[in-house]
Amino acid sequence: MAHILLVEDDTDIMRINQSFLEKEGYDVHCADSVQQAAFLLEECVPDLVLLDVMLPDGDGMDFCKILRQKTQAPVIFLTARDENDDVIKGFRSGGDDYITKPYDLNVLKARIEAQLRRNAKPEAQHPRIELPDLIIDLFSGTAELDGNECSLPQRELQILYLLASRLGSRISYHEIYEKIYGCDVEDSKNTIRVNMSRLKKHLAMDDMSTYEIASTADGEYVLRRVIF
Amino acid sequence: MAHILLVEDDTDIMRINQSFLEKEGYDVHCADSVQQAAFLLEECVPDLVLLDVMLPDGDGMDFCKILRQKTQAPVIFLTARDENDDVIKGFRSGGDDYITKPYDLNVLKARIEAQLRRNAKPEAQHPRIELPDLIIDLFSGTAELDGNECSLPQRELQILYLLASRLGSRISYHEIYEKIYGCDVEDSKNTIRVNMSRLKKHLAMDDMSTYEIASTADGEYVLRRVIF
DNA sequence: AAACAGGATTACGATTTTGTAATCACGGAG
DNA sequence: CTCCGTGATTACAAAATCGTAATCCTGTTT
Repeated sequence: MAHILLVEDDTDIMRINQSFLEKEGYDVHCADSVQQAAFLLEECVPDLVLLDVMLPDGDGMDFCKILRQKTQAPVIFLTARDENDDVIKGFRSGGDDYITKPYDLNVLKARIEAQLRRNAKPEAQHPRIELPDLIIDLFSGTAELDGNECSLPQRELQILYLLASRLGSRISYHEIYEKIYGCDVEDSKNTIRVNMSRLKKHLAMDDMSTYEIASTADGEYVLRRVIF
Repeated sequence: MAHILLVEDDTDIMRINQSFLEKEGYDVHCADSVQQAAFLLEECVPDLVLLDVMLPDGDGMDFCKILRQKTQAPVIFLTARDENDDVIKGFRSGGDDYITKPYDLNVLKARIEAQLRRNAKPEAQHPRIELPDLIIDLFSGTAELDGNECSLPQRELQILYLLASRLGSRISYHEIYEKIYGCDVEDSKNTIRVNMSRLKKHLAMDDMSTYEIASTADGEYVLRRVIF
């Protein structure tokens, strides 16, 4: 369940909010000062922060800036001050919403849900190259050729990645080696050749495949889409 | 040096172009028909194609479409037909430039250079996560923390990548396992724990680091930026 | 034909990777 | 203080990775 960090120095308000939010199923951690809030931040990483602006030992907006260094969790300011300048200052300091007291608990709930929803991580898509019938995924270390997925060792994956990022253009083993090992060396040729061979075997790349790796006379390779 | 595929059925024009381009340092391959051009395409991958429109056994524009399946190399049409409709048709079929005969050889050269220049691959930047003092490179399989680069084994890199892509948010070992192995399993907890430990050791992550991996009571992990 | 050259593949073994299991560390309960 | 539970670390061994070197293959030259 979502963790909420509630920073509020008025004991009554804190109690009311805490019990309401816990009833709603949230995991609530309370602090009544900037210092205590900073301490709790070390204990538990919140998914959202409810932050009173005026606190005994400091300004909530200053705390907001500190907090932003640690987490991107949305911050909702709760305060009695409704001057436009205050609101603007709140957003400037990194806040995501601003609620003025007194407020309805169900409105609070709705705003919390909205923030959590909007902040929901867009399923981080892995970096990959997608060509027709060939997908290369650097995160999982796999390649899928003509529907057959297989996991590749690092070197082979690197080579395939380089070839695919230059589909239809030549690339020298010299350059491949440089890109993978950072520097060139005496017999890079053999090393690349061997791994190239392993790659083809792993991918089960044969005459039936929609891609082929061709090599030119002067030590260059090309990944090509085969047309029949 | 750049390879140019020259497709031209007029022998004289072909000769002139070929010798001129070779003098300019290009590696020129000639074909006098669609069929021969298709054959040469199997032999050598060009960096650029000079294509006559009217050929004895077919239309250059049709060949252009076939060619596009194999390579993204720029295509320059060479033709005596200067009707607007022809020009448009040329570009529609995937051409990158259109030169009408007769033309000046130096103009041809300039246009070739322009195409090759524009087609120059923007140095493909590797997929990476860059945070202040922490860089994760999936291609090279390395991570750099506070200036110290080290190569990480796949599992550790995957974990770090997931943590970093959610900097400051909790992620359960359960979810990490799912993301890496595709499915969850009985004792995913131990496996993740061990690799997490190895990761910290590899990164030399200690009290001095600007990042820390914290673990909560209920099997969740967080990558956090440490503020002093 | 034989010799040769150079790319492709295979063989080999040192090293690395990695899941499992054992051990350690430590805070809380009894 | 001891026992226990849980998380962190370490130990271990099976398996995978990967560079080097040997071998195979194929087309060309002598």
